[in-house]
Amino acid sequence: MKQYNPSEIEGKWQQIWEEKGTFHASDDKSKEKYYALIEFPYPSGQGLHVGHPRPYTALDVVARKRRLEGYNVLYPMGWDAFGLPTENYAIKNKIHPAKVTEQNVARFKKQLQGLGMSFDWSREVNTTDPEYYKWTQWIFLKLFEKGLAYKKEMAINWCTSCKVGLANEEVVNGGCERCGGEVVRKNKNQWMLKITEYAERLIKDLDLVEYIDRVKIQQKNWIGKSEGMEVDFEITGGKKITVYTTRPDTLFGATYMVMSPEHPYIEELSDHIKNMDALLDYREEATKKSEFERTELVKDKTGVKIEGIEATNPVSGEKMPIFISDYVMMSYGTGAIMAVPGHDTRDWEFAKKFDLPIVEVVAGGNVEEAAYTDTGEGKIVNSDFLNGLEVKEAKKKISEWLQEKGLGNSKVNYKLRDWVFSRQRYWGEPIPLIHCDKCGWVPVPESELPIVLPDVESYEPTDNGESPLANVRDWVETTCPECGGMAERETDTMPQWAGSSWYFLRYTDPKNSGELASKENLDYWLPIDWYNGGMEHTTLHLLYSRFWHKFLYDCGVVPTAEPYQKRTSHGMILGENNEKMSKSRGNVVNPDEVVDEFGADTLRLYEMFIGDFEKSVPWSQNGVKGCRRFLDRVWRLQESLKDSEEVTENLESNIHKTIKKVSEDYESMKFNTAIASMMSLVNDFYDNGSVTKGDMKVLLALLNPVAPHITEELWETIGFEGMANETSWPKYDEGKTIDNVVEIPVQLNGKVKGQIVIPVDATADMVKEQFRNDEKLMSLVEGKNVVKEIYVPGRIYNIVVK
RNA sequence: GCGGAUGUGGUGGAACGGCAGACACGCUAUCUUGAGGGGGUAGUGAGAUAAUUCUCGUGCGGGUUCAAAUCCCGCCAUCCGCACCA
Repeated sequence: MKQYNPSEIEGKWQQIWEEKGTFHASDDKSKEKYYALIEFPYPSGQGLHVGHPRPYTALDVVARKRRLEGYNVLYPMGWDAFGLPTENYAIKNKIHPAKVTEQNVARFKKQLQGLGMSFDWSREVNTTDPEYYKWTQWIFLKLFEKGLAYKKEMAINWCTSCKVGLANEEVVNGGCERCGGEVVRKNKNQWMLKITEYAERLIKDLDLVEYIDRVKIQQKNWIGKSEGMEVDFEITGGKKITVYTTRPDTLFGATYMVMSPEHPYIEELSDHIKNMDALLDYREEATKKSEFERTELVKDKTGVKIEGIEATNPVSGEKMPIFISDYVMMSYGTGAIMAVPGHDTRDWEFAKKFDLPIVEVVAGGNVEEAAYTDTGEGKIVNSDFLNGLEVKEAKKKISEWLQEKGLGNSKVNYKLRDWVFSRQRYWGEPIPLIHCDKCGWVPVPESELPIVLPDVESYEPTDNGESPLANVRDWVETTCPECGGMAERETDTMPQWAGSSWYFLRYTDPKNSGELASKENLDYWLPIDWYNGGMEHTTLHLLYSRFWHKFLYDCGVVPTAEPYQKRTSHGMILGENNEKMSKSRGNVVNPDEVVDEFGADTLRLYEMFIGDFEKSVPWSQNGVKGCRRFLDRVWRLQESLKDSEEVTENLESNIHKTIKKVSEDYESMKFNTAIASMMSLVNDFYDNGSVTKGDMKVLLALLNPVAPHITEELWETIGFEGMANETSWPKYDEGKTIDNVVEIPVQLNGKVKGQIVIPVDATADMVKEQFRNDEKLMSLVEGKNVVKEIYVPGRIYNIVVK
């Protein structure tokens, strides 16, 4: 027998699969399809990281299992290659980002191929390919056409010394990551997408799909639907301030108002306001903070009272002071709130700091100690006609009252905000619009797509914050498609999210030049049956792509309302020191090294065995060794191989149990326990002293999805017909997985005192009988008063004594 | 701060209302003509005990139950996301 030498056999099988096109999805639509998808990677300069193969192997296991079950499987791969790091690298090293991308993609691809992933490489896509982003631009034009793209002034991070817009990530402790200079919020006209128009459907349609619970919950909370009221407050000067509240029942407890520092009323009321300077100073300070910082530093509330104006509580008629404070956001609700310090924690903290009155309007707490926010119990007090009502009833009554008087209206609000779609960057899809002084924003005619990124000298943004494209005058200057007059192209590019919002559609028909994908292919392949990705993509990528999909559904382009039927999520792989792997921490493990030393099958096996798939887990080199040891043991089973095609009798029950366990565990992502049960089976094989071909055939089929190379090799060596990837998934006989006789624990007051052996379907009487015949067990209850006996069939027998 | 999650031996984990620690790693002993990450066997939660056996043990504090790692309430700690990183 030869020694197990992965470097020899893995290359061999990878080549055979490649030559035979083993994993190409078929265009034969008569077969049942299965579409498995993992998030395509950003091809970074660092190459593959051991975190990448975790989800890839997991769905590779599913894809390979499905093929053995007879499905036509699509398991594709591509590159999400636009983005900031590539652009920054290009700027620094004066290399075209396309070149950088090409190199990185080549490296990633080589690494992935060495892992034996069953990707259909004939369908590879790349978001930076003009033939691909042609369709990204096309989708944008549809959005524009339907009125879902609009321009709006938005604040961006602006480095005052580099004079560039910065990503949030590039802002470190309020300073610029590159130069340490001051970062301010600067308003810029940006393209926005109206994702909020789909907010309701994005919540509701979660009922149509099988996402793991925490993904659904996180999406719902991110969209943040709340039902409340908009209420008008009269203020000095005859104007009205409209506030949004989810607690109209507490209206009598409103003792002051707070507006966002950016609220336009501050200008509009300047005639009445006596402390404009202080307000504007405060606004400027607030401008420097991001929204995150504004909500984060919540413990120490700041604000300024607006002198000269006051509001009137519409129900009590009381006069109320008005403040500005940065804990109120212009982007949520109406940018102004009624403050009810007795029943809102933030308002309470603010009121304590500014020594404002706190009125209790819901009984049940102590509003001097803390805000009482419980809405379950407690009756309304100090509220005139609402007194004595429950919160729920009071809400209803006050809202009817306000609507009757024309003082307020029911309103549904969402925390979700529209999507800022513009980037002042080079390495992204150009936004295919032309601005004409006469005709306004005009879409580029479809026939002119793609608008290809022009070559530029430098990839840095311009001094005034425009994208580098703004410097390419002969590209910018064009004619208006509508009136033929002089016009200019939009120089903003799209965010990286654009290309990743629809890539899964392209895989179904990646070379189509006339449509983003053919109708027949979309009809056949959609929806994606199983999509796995990181939890960190739950609120952005996953939501954005659902939004685009729904939009395309409305346009009649795609056949399903939802893109993904099932969504799961993997945990991160940490360094051996339990910290996140990063270059600076020096704890990065390169999969290439693992493959060189132990083989790709060992890496795959370890990635699946390492722990609970959904949890983050530290890497362990010793753990890798253990997995290699297991594969060595599987390899050496050849030594004790018997020629029989029959399954060994002693092993039969265990083999059926293992088939069942592995089949179920692969489906529910419990890869670690699936592997543990195969390890146990192999231990049994050794204990038995020999195995038959029949035993081996089952083991190899079960193990094939995780360790495809070694199983192909053994399949061939042993002389089974065809290839391991062509066999069919083993079936088990339920009857053979059930033991006739079981040993169950006997408990005394819940503590295990012994065991009895009974037939699996024994009755309670038979168990008692058995118990009485056991002297040792009987001695436990001697002289004691038996209060109760509990027998759970096949599980436990518990005696309660006093 | 808001939203989501996690906490079990020396380590990764298993069990998810019914024998806590499956399966691995590590370690200890031992065998194999053993020389530097080879293979086999036995042991391995902690404390007591000569063994039999007993007691304690799933972040902390309460509760429900015949029975709790698992369900409920309250803490603590850690991780992820927070809209221009991907």
